[in-house]
Amino acid sequence: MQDNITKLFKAIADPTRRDIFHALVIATSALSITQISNQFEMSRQGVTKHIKILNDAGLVQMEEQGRNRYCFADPKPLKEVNKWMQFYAQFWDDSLGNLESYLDEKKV
Amino acid sequence: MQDNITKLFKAIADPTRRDIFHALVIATSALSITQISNQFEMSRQGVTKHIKILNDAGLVQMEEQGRNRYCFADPKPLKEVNKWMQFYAQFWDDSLGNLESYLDEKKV
DNA sequence: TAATTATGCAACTTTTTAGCTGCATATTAA
DNA sequence: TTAATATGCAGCTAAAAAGTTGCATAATTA
Repeated sequence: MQDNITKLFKAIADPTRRDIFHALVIATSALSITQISNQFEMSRQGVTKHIKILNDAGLVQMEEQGRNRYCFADPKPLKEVNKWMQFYAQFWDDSLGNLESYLDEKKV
Repeated sequence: MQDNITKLFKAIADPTRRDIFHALVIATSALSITQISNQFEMSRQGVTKHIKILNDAGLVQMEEQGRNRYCFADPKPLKEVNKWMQFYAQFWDDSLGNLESYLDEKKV
């Protein structure tokens, strides 16, 4: 199986899933599968699959109520992504220059 | 074609590509394709494909020198990913509680 | 010049992903 | 109780992704 961080990255790598996630984050209430599907020009089952992937990544949680399954966003796992990025953030501003200078030094 | 942010997310969604990117970031000099390939149990062409995807996403830059093609990491595009995440960061700590309360309010 | 090295390009296979339709089932409303 | 609604599950297709091998070519080194 894939590790959690890879699941997370893959979950947000798909534009439709980012849209679904966004819709849930800004929603003023939890939304049922059908309510979410209505916002997308895609079959309910297609949307359901995306939600399942988001759920596996921990970005969407669900609660069943009768025949409805309400979904809501949980952005917490994105902290992991943020952590991953923070390491590289230290290279954002000067890295290219540094690395290019490595190149120059290197020219064997 | 895919938009830039999707290219970026997809580029870092693959564990091998994250490893290649990481190797380039921490390298003390730019590395040739062969040098990079030697660090992975994968064919050179496989690695080349990954590098091409990283390059399309802007995360890896290259400079040709004779028969060698030196690669170096450019973490700058990750700023875009960071920007995407900052929007959701505001929901990190209390979001789940809030959304669950929405759920409670909602129960029709 | 001849051999070696670094690379790109093309073609191919396998696996994964994104999406669909159809059907069954449980819950709710008329 | 009958009809409508919300959903899950299974199976299918098509496209994208990950990886391979083989061959050609340009640059170095012996």
